[in-house]
Amino acid sequence: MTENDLRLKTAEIEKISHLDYFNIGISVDCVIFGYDDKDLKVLLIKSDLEEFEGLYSLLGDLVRPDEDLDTASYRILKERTGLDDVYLEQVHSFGSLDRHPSGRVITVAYYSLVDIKNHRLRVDSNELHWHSIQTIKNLAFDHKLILDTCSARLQEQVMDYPVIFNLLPEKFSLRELQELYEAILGLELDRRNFRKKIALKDWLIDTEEMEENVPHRPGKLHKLKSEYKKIAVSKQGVLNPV
Amino acid sequence: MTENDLRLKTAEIEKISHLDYFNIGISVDCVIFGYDDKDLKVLLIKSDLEEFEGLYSLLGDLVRPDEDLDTASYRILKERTGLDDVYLEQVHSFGSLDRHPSGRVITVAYYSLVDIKNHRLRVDSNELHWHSIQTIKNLAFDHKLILDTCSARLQEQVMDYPVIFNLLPEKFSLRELQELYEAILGLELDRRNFRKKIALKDWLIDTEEMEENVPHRPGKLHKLKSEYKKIAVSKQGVLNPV
DNA sequence: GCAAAAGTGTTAATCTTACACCCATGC
DNA sequence: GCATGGGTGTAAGATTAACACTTTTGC
Repeated sequence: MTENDLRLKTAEIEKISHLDYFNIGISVDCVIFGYDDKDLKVLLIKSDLEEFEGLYSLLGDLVRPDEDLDTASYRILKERTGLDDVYLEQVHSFGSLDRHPSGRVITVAYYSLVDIKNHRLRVDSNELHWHSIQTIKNLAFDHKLILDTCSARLQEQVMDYPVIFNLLPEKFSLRELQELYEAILGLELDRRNFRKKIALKDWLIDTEEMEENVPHRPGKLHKLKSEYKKIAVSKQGVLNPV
Repeated sequence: MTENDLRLKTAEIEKISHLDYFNIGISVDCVIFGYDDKDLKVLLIKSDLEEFEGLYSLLGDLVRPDEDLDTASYRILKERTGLDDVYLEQVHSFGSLDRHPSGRVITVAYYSLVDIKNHRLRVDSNELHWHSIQTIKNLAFDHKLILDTCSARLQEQVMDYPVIFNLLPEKFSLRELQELYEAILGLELDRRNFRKKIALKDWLIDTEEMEENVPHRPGKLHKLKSEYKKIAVSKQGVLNPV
């Protein structure tokens, strides 16, 4: 069930009928970022609303009466990607009167970082597809605005917090990491300065392994120190300062 | 009408009855910061809920079906303080299942910066009072968490964006400005370095006036350049980068 | 004249940027 | 042996931090 689909099951309506003076819908929308082919991508679904014929939208759903916001976005992510150990962070809420053609729906936007190559990820089914951030001109609802807001937030956080490792496989080379930074920041980085800066942050462990199957000299593989993994998402368990 | 008061007028229920499958309440809460007596303060009201006997809460209200989130928080601010030209910024949304004792209410938190001394501000009536941030141990609902989240956001923004001038009268001395920074950041700053840094940002105009009625050598009065005033609040009109 | 804050520069330390060469591997 | 990226250090420039004395005013 997506934000596009406003029906709620009868049982759920019963359970919350004592609150019938509450009449604004609330949803979460997830900007699910992935990284592949040296390109930052976002997971989109074809909109099934007439109003948005031919447009794609973010993955979202109404918040259920018995789940909190973080739980709702985790649920969407789990349902859509099969992953349940991903990075998720609330970014901003959007509540324009006309943002949803079927009625008043306020949405809380999250961004999420997943490893596209992760074998547990089942995406090809459904109508889900990864889209290059660069090429996205227009989305259903106000989802382009939401995407841009989340992209900006990601850019702000990327140099200060060890978040983007969630976009990479567990072990990666420094070249891969640098290319990812470049894709997110939209600029080229000096290799020596980049490596110095990363070394200074002390986020990584040098595994003793080397890249394989590269058509050039293989680089060392690194991984994120375990204390930086799975940084908490909610304000109850606030983002780790590093 | 505050978040504490969940009743909606009948006319409003009628208008939105076609959305009766939406059953979660949505409110906004405003962390209204002020500055007085070298101390950062927040505007609170005594909670009228039994559950929170003796506790204070932030100013908030349910979002009306015909207003967007920014409008709702402006309305609350206007109603409560009489001011309508204040700085307002959305910070985070909170949606724990048990955060409101009367039912499911998700709230969008804003912070706001106002000049306490502004003569238009009528606060003494009602049960509104300014409380020193330092001394607040516990608030109704999850409002202490909301306050802490907004204080942290304010701290993050204060050195990068010209926001805190909204806490000061139009004309102020550099000493007053430095004391305000110190109150927000919770640390002492070197006067010479502070003045150098502020000069570098080029936010201020040197009025030709001097402080009056100070028991020491008067300082020059400065004011914020007009292009930095009233920085926009919503994601539709995003925060000015400076 | 004393108390209080205004106003103002220099130096050292740190961080950031720019930049070039040899090395290991696959083909 | 050639193409590709791996791996490494240094010097100049920019930013930040530490620090003290003279001046102006109110009382």
